[in-house]
Parts: sequence; C-alpha cells; structure tokens
Amino acid sequence: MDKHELRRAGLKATLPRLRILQLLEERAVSHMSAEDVYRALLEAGEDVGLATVYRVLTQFEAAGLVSRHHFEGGHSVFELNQGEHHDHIVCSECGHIVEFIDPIIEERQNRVAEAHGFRLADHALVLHGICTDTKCERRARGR
Amino acid sequence: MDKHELRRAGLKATLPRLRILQLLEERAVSHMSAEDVYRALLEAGEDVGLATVYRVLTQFEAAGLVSRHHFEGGHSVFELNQGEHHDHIVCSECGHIVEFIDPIIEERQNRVAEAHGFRLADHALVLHGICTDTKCERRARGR
DNA sequence: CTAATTGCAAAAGCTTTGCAGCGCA
DNA sequence: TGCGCTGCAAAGCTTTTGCAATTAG
Repeated sequence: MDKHELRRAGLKATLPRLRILQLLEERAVSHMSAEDVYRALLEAGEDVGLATVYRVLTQFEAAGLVSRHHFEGGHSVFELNQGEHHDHIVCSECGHIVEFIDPIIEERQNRVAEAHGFRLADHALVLHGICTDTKCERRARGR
Repeated sequence: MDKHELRRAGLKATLPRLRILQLLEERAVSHMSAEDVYRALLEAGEDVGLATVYRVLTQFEAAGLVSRHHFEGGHSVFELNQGEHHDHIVCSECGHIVEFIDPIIEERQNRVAEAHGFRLADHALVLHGICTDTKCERRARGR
C-alpha cells in the first residue's frame, strides 16, 4: 500500500500525493518533469495544482522516494527511486533517456572523487550524446 | 590578439565581446555564470547589459570558444575552451568545482554510449559529491 | 554606408511562495 | 478539532527577445 510508504516518509496520505506516487510507479521508465506529472494528472481527471505537484515532488525527493535530475537546461525531471543505482545517457537531439550501469565507471568515479578530496554523496553521472537509435530518431522527427 | 580569435569565429570584434573574452582568459579556473561575468564587468567599470552577456556567451558557445555547463539547478556556468577535454566534480555543499580527466572513464563512456546506440557528441560528464577539502570547507562556511 | 551589435525593458519559461480554505488523522 | 495540505495567483529567477540607437568594417 502506497499509504504506508507516505506515512513512513512522515507525510500525510493525501489524494494528490497518492496519485503522484501511483503515476510514477505506473510508468516503468518514468523520467517526468513536474509539468509532465501535472498534465498526466489533469488528463486522468484529477484536479491538482501545478504548485502542489512541485511541492509534492520536492517532498518526495527530501524523503528519498524520488530523485531529481537536471538533465538539460531549464527543467528538472523526477524518477522513482527503485532498485539499484544507475546513471543516464541523455540524447541532446530528442531528449531520449537511457539508463545504464557500468561497474568500471562506478569504481573509477569513486577513485577519482577520492583522489580530489570528494566524497561521492549522490553519485550522479549524466552522459550527453546523440542517439542513433531508430526509436529515438522517430521521436526526434516527431518534435 | 583576441580580435583575431573573434574574427576567426565570424564575430565582429566589439568592445563587449573583447572584454568578456579577456575576462574568461584572465581567470585561470573560470566557471562563471552569466551573472558573474556581468557583475565582474560592471565592477571593472564596463557598461554592458546583462542581455549582451548572455548573447555573447551563447555566440561564443556556438563558435566553440566556450563550453556551457548546467551544473546545478537554475543557472549555467561558462568556461573557456582551452587545451584538452576534461570533466568536472561539483561539490553539492559549496559549489566548489574540480576538473579531472580519467582515461578509463573516458574509454568506458564511449563503450557504454555505443552499446546503447548513442554517439557521444559533446562528451560531458559531471560528478556530484561533497568536498572534504580544507579550502572547500572554508568556502562553505563563507556562504 | 550597411549590416551587425548593443542596451534597455519587456516577456518567457520553470519553480517557489503567500494565503485562505479544505481534508486527513 | 487542529494542523497539515491544497489551489490559486502572484512573485522570483534565469534566460530570451523586440526594438531603436550605436558601432565595426
């Protein structure tokens, strides 16, 4: 039950919070902006305010339920914290996002950070490139 | 002469452009936001508009003279393109930035990207961590 | 001289905040 | 019931854009 998850995070189990949590859980690969979440809820007939979406997502982030990424200039995207850590490749052309884990990079990251007197707290790494995937190109055309 | 650099980039050698280019060259480790550049110029007695700073930095980026990074949420920072490519570690606490190159990560990045159907165009990588450096901690306190 | 460039101010995104009313515990 | 939460609207920030005046080549 999602209610418990919210309680555990010290948050009242209100309708907007439940809906937003559900929405993030539904979408397997969910890198949604606040705006995305807002529109999805409106389309689903829910009556929430954009401000609430921002507030809830920020609270979720503080509670460790979601991660916020600043992929491209402008807006943030949110993602449910589930399972293992992973990193991202973002297509500069179409915004397509792919998750990956590379043990060697993971290890080197820590070494590099250590060598420069850093403790890798949140361990975030983002590659920017151009996607040559068919699906991605289709998306790019669709813009 | 900086004038030549601008001409080569197809840009008229105007005073604001020269000043901005000089400013970026002066500061050895220069990760400046548009606002930083603007204020630095004002303090130096130059009479430029913030809009011009943004326009010039964007043109410089297009010309390959500078790189733009979206380190933290909110604002971009600019850096002169000199010498070799490098990546960054950003301290989440104090904003302190360290540059590094790790050949192994470089190589893995390309492999990972390739394996996922991406061509690494701009090759940007940013680590976020907490800096334990003395100099950095001093900075953090100074905030 | 002509086209590019600038400064100012206004506008455009994304995100946060103030506040009165509604809802969970 | 009481405090937390929500929605709306307004404000905040960074960045972009329109336009008349200015300047480089």
